[in-house]
Amino acid sequence: MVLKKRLDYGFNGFQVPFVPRAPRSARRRVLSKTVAEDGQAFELLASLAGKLLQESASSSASSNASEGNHQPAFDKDVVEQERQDEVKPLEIDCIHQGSCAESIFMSEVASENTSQKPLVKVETETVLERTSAKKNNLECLEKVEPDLKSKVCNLEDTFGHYSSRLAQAPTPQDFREFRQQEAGSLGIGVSTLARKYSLEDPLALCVNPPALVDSNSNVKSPFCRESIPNESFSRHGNDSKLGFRDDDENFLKFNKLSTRSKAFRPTQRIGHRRIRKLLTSKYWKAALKLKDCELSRSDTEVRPLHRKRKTCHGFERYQHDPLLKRRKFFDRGSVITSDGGFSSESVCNSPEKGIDGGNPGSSSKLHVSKDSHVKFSIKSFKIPELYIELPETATIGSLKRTITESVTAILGGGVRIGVLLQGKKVRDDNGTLLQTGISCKENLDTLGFALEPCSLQASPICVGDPSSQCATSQATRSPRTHVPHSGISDALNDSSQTDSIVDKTPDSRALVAVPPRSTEALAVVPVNQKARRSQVIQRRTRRPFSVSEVEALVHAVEELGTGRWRDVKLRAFENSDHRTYVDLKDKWKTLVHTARISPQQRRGKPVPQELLDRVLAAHACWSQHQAKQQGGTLKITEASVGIGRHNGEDLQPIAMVV
DNA sequence: TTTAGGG
DNA sequence: CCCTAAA
Repeated sequence: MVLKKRLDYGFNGFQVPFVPRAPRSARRRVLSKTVAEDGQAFELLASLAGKLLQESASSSASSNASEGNHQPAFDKDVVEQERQDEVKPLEIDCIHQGSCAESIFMSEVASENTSQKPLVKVETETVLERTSAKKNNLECLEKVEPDLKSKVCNLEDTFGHYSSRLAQAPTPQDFREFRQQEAGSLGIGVSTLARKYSLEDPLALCVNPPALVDSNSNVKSPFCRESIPNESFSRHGNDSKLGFRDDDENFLKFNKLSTRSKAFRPTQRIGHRRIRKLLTSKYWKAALKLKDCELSRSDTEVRPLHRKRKTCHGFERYQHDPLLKRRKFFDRGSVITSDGGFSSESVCNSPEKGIDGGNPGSSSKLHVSKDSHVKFSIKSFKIPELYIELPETATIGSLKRTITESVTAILGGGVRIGVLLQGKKVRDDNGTLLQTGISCKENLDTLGFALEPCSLQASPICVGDPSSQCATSQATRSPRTHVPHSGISDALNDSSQTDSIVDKTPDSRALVAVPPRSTEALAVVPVNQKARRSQVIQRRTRRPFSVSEVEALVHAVEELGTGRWRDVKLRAFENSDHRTYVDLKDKWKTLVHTARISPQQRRGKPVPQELLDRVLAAHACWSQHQAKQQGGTLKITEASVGIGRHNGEDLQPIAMVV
């Protein structure tokens, strides 16, 4: 194909080939993605998680009022310390929200001075709940540190300017010049102009820009404190700015293997992270208490899945869908629970004593009713241990984030339910309860359930009956259902959820809890998993373009035109893995639209009028350009001859129509 | 895979 | 942002 392209561009000058497109045929409107069948235990878990989110969200609302007053288990000093000297503005996790932090403690943090990377063992007791506190970091920040946020914004702007200066972004006058040249029909290509504004040494941006090293500022770039592979840095500075938002992203960026679109698929990311997480998971222990009345409650609105454009749709989905699924789940009558409480308190305070001691599984009760139905009361699930390795210099925030990612990675990868009877795993999925001995009250206290990672990497057992195995894959069946709010899904999307499971470093301990699958399972599982894996695709988190990003985009389009999004991507967003060329194209589309409507009609964070003007100018210019091309005769300016792909990527061929 | 457009 | 026809 390279050859073909070369022909396209090389022959007959460097004209951009115009390819008339056939009219888009009417597309089949296929109902996309059948909603997964219900049933399976994971739905139960998912619904519980959703419940946790709800509870936690509401409780956080109240706790927000007294900012900084509730930091139950976390050492306040530590937290304060972090806030003071380690501030990563948008990552200040809402420590005031929820009680998630309560159960997270570090046991071995400062144990070895010599160890550069102390092993942090994390009790994951309520780690599920942790997900809730990550909600909308921005909003959270706003509440907690309003000043800080404004500082960040200022920094962004400052930095944006700085970077644009570095990049010698054309001013509106410059682009007018560009247009005049074209309008003048003098045959002067824009190549020279393009060359003039071609980006300078990208490394320049890695040097601490003034704003970042301002000693008076609380905000420091976490990246400039360390040696950073310079070449990875963006040329446009927009990424630098993004670095403020999400250092995970940058960690990825600096270590990424691929810059291509493939990397955009979260599930395909096997990241090489700076933070190595060791997940030596046994079981997940999530204290859960189920309740009939809760599960069948109808006072909560249940909405069908539909896309909500605004207002943190992710969270909303997450809020509602578990209920939906929960209902489906129980409508099927797969599981009957006995009475029990289900609330955030019951979850948090569930003592769990004695469970860790002997019974490896969850605590559960078992009732046998007269009609030979076995009722389960699942108080808790055992959650596998998480081993997380972080450098000493890692922040508490990053620790939390890491834990969150680990947990969500496992959740995202799928969770199975393990059944343990008398401490032994029950592997025969085909056996009946009666046969297994779960129907006798004698086994009351020895029955346990465990959450087990069920990702592909975790080599799940999944023995036997396909319908009952891998309940976990429910997570993958209705992907959007279980995507939490933006914060968490950020972690999901951006920080290679899989690498916490698959850590290929030698000293890592992979998930070892789950024994290798039986041969019997081998024949069955792959098919099912493959089928289900296709539905694991999640909607990406919405990530509004920053001003500097828009600037970069406009700049690139001014140079490259509106039909070469891949080049735009490569040039201006190469280091922004989360921006695909489709994204850029889409953004341009909306920019054009935004520029055309009146300012009053515009929503979202305002784009500087100057940029919008440039958008319109460039769009008009290139549209005209295309139209002329379409017209037929095309002349290539002398300026563009010889500058083409043959000479590399830096300067793209720009053909001028006269 | 990339482009182009509709949703 | 997603989806997808077409190239």
